[in-house]
Amino acid sequence: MTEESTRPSARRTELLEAAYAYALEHGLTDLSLRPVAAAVGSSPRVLMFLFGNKDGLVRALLARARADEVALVEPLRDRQAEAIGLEAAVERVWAWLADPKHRPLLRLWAEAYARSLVEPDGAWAGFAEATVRDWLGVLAGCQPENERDTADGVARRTLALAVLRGALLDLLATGETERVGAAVRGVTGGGGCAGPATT
Amino acid sequence: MTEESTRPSARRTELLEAAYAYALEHGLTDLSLRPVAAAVGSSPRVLMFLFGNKDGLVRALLARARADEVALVEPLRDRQAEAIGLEAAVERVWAWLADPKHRPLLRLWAEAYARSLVEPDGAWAGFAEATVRDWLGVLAGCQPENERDTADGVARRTLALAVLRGALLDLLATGETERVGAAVRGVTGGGGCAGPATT
DNA sequence: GATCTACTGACACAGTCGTTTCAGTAGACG
DNA sequence: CGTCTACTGAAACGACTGTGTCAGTAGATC
Repeated sequence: MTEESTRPSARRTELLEAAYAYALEHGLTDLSLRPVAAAVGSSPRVLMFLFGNKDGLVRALLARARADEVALVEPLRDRQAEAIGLEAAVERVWAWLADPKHRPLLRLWAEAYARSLVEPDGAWAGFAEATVRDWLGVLAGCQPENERDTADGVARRTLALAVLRGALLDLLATGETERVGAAVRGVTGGGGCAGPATT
Repeated sequence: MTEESTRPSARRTELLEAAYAYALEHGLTDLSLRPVAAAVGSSPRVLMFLFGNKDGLVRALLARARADEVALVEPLRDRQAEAIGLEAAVERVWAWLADPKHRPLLRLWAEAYARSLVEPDGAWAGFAEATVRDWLGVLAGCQPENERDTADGVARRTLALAVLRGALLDLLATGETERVGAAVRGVTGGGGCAGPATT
């Protein structure tokens, strides 16, 4: 049997987990097989065998990162999600995004997002657009049903997503949790009418 | 004289301009001297001579990209900027961001931003944080003076920046100008109270 | 003409990249 | 025992990387 496609196996997931930890620290952009192989206690030969390709490894790492995202999304999807409302959903998601524990993952996310914008082929293909669709879907599930399909409803959740991501970009660059958090809180109902208003 | 630091010269800016056009198309991440030299009709030797370094070239390209940004910022800074107000400023900036002509530049911006988050040393150092400060400063200049220094004022312009950047990320990934534009318009006063509200 | 500056071409260096080839080893199963 | 599967080590391939070395050339200035 040729070693073409990736295969699920105990050893594979074990090495993937170790490589994921490495990627969270060093990023995905200039990832190369020899260093990661050394870091996970293996060899380039084995990575090629288990993942078929360097692209295969990167794809697996992206999928692994996505699994961490799903762990966040799940509690919003389940239960009576529509009872939550967009505001509460934004607040919950922001609490997760602002947690310093999740910063490496979010840096990785930003890296993958930007990369997939610049180089729309290869392992990164469609990553950015896929996450937009994902999150818009989740946020839609938090809206009341009568709003969900209106043009206004679409605009509202698009805006909610934009606020979360823009705030995330700010936080990742400056680390100023309070200032950015106050901005997000301001849009979720911190005090009356939201948005940047004129006086 | 040693060829250590970069030098201003006619030939240098000429090649920089050509390299900038190349970078807008191909991105900065996997930029390498030989391809860009071939694209601009030169040689790696000359690029080394004029920019001292590959890092020097990248730094020059980032600075060049920033010059394009300044061209946007300038009209907001000049004149009676404080008379504009945050809402109007957001609308103006968004019109610029949404212009398909500027998309290559904005992709480049996203790339540089993410990269500087992952690899805070080298040519990319501080790029992300610097742009946050820049823009917050510009937006502060658009706020009325009595609001500018209040905690609420800081939160408002932080939010405005977040909306713009989050919307930009969405737009770059999906290209859906209408949906994203409607979201931004919703926060600037498109219709009553902004922000994602519950019903 | 001599000299100096700005720029350039050709080429080599050492290193890293992804990938391949060949040759294994350990364990399960017949 | 033999055989099959899963995994691994060592070494090499050609391509590409940033950078350095040496030798130029065109034009201005004295």
